[in-house]
Amino acid sequence: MSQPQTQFRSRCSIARTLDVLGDKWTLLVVRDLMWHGKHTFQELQASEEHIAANLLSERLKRLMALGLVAREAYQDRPVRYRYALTDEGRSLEVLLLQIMGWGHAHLGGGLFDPQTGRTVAEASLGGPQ
Amino acid sequence: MSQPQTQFRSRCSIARTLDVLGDKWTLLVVRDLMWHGKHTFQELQASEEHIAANLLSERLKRLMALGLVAREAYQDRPVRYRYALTDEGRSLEVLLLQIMGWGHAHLGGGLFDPQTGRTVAEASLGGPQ
DNA sequence: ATAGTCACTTTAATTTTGAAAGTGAGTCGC
DNA sequence: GCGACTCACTTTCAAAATTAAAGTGACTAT
Repeated sequence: MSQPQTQFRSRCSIARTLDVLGDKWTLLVVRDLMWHGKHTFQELQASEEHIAANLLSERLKRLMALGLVAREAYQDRPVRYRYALTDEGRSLEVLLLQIMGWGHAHLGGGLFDPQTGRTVAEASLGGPQ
Repeated sequence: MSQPQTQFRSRCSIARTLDVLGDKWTLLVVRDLMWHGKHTFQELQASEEHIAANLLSERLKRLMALGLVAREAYQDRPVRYRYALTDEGRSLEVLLLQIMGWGHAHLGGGLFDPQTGRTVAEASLGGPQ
């Protein structure tokens, strides 16, 4: 039981990161925990993109298994949890900023400023030029 | 036919980037085009991670539709193509470097130096600590 | 008691993926 | 000319992931 449980496709760091974060939802959950003050299951589920409950549940489990997210009960009877990034989870911020920058420059998405908590540039309506 | 053909889930730049690049294979194709001198269908298919031919075909189409990759025939009868990143495609290098850095630090993957074309740090065998 | 909240889990249809085999246009060896 | 081979895909089909919706269990509020 003390063996590493995660098997990777290859030794490549990019492939390993994609094994773990390479889907359409995981980083959006991280984004909401990181910048948008969403910490309960309900808040995370209510984001703009509307992740399905089963996927959110599964993604939170994965992120917890990876040590990127931790939860604590904020209430007993019934138990309710608050999810938060760990220090390791917070290390994803640079990655998120880079992805946001690229999406802004190339796909016309909005630009959020974590310092002020405000959207600095509006998204364009269409897709890429 | 001049309408933007890509529909995004939301205005968020991160969500848009994930709409387009958020899967387990696309960025590996970009990696191979960017750094590993793989430019034919066959070379791309033969990478360490063994992408299936149908997925490679579909991913190349998507990357071309996005203007990140272009191909040119390097031979007629039969026509054979060489795929290469466009300038816009090359703009993904910083992203790739960031992802590699994170995967190295947190998942024990290898570190590749694009300047020298060499692996600077070996991957560890197991998963994350 | 009845309705509502929250954090999920279950179910079932649809979509995506993955592995393998197949296709078409040609080249090579003999 | 014939069979074997290469390359760049496409097709097929089973398995896995996603989606939307409904259901569950433990409570709280009226």
